[in-house]
Amino acid sequence: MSTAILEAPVSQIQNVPARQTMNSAPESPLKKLCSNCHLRDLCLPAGMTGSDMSRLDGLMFGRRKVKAGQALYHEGERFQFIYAVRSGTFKSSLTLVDGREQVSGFHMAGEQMGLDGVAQGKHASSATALEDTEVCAIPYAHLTDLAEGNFGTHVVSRLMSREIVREHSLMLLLGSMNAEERLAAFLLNLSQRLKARGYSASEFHLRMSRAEIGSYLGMTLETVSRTFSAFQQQHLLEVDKRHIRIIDLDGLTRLRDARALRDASA
Amino acid sequence: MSTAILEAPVSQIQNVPARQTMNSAPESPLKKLCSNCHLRDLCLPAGMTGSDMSRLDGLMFGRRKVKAGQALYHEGERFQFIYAVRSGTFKSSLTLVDGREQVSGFHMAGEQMGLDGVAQGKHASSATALEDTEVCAIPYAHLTDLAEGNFGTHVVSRLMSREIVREHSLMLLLGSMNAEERLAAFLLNLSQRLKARGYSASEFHLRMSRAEIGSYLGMTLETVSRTFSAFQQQHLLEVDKRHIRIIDLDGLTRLRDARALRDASA
DNA sequence: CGATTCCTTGAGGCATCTCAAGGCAAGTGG
DNA sequence: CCACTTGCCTTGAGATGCCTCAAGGAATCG
Repeated sequence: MSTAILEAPVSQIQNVPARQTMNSAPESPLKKLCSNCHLRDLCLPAGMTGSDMSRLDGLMFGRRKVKAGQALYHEGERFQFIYAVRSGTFKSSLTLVDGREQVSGFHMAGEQMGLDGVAQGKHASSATALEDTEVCAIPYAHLTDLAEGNFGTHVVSRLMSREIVREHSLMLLLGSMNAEERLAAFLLNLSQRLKARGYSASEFHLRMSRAEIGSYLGMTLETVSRTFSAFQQQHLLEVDKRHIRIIDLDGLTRLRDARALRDASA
Repeated sequence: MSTAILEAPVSQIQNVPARQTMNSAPESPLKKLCSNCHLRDLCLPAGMTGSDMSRLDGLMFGRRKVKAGQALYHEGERFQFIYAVRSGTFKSSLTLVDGREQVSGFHMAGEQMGLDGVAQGKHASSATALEDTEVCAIPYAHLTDLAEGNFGTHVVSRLMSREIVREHSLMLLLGSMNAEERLAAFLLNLSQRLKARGYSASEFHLRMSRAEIGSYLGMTLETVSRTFSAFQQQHLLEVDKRHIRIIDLDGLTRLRDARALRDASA
């Protein structure tokens, strides 16, 4: 069974906030300012003015490390924090009635998780670290309490709206693309996000398994694997297990958009 | 060509707010209070306390009628309003590169549209009336300006989070259900929403075409049609064009959950 | 070293798509 | 008032893309 990791006791996973509050120094190493963060242009503070930025700094978010395979939060757990990824990669997933998991997203540095919990006050999905990670825990209540003027509103709302738009495009992918188009779209999306973070856009290491990619893209792990092989044969990629080198970015892009362009000319 | 309607000039569609401001009476028939609205338990004010409710009443949202086939807003248009459906049915859709449309949702009385516009300040999808409709136009800026305490934040955020959760379940449907399960899920969802609005849960009229259902559910219109026929043969439904009568609600529910239950026992 | 996990590849089957034809209802014009 | 068009739906037949089942290899771990 591969579920052992998912069943790690909640108490063990959630003991980190306590540790933070025990740090006596007012400016603990675990609480840092957004304005100093190397992710400030990608994360919450993106596009913020000076006054909003200092307000954000006033919140002093706590940090928390999550080891590979451990959960940051579980579906159904009480919603208190929004999390911003500092380092490493997470997956979000839902557990279906039958126990299978459906992956609903992958999250890397500067991206936020947990926004789906606002509606019900409980997390609607689980977040699991795919490698050793660090996050900022942002108390949702602080963010809303801080809604003098329209600071908090805008931060949260913009993040959420972005999430809605992201899910739109995933629906689009699931609803109207075939296996090759889906995997191409996935890889191009990864590539672009890595590039925005200063990593190579053409060569990277996948943090997730074929099964997780398949779940996310709505196909079986075998089809993911076969499609990787097909891309390799078409000289679009070099694939070695989870190491990916994009050889023909344009070709991959054309492939992703192939159906659209073909149909448009019809 | 069937696109004539979609190409109706924007200016024509958007002249209603002007009409509203020309009504001189402070309590114009086009501006009504949320607290009096027959949809108050389903719409924005759902679950609100007295003070929040009166704050909401202070906003006095304008109304606007949209005829069948006309757009309420278009993808890319400047985002100013959130809309709450008062009567009738809308579809939300994205236009793909090739001109095809991808339907991303259907909206009925008490439901909100337009939240995907917050992220970019532009609408990320279009909303088109499937029959003659009426909406409340809620200026987004008013909602956020009004964020003293945490009133506005909560309203908008809860709506958005709900939207995220809704899209989760659609992704799940698109990623892991077959044609019969998808259509069953769709019909059961409609049935439930109609019931919540005081209509019959077992007999209703579809406002959308087979093609629109297919686009929403990620299948072709032919498969939608065939699946309707199959349901009829299984004595789950009676189908006459767009008129649907659910004969066996439990059977339909079992069918929707079939895969999950089967796999769970495995 | 055996057990386990993850990945790849093959073969066959099936669900869904594609293409095509025809029916029905409503609207339109002669 | 009838012929014709148009939009929407249904159904069939054939093609195909993806899934399922199965086997085996490679890397990792205790």
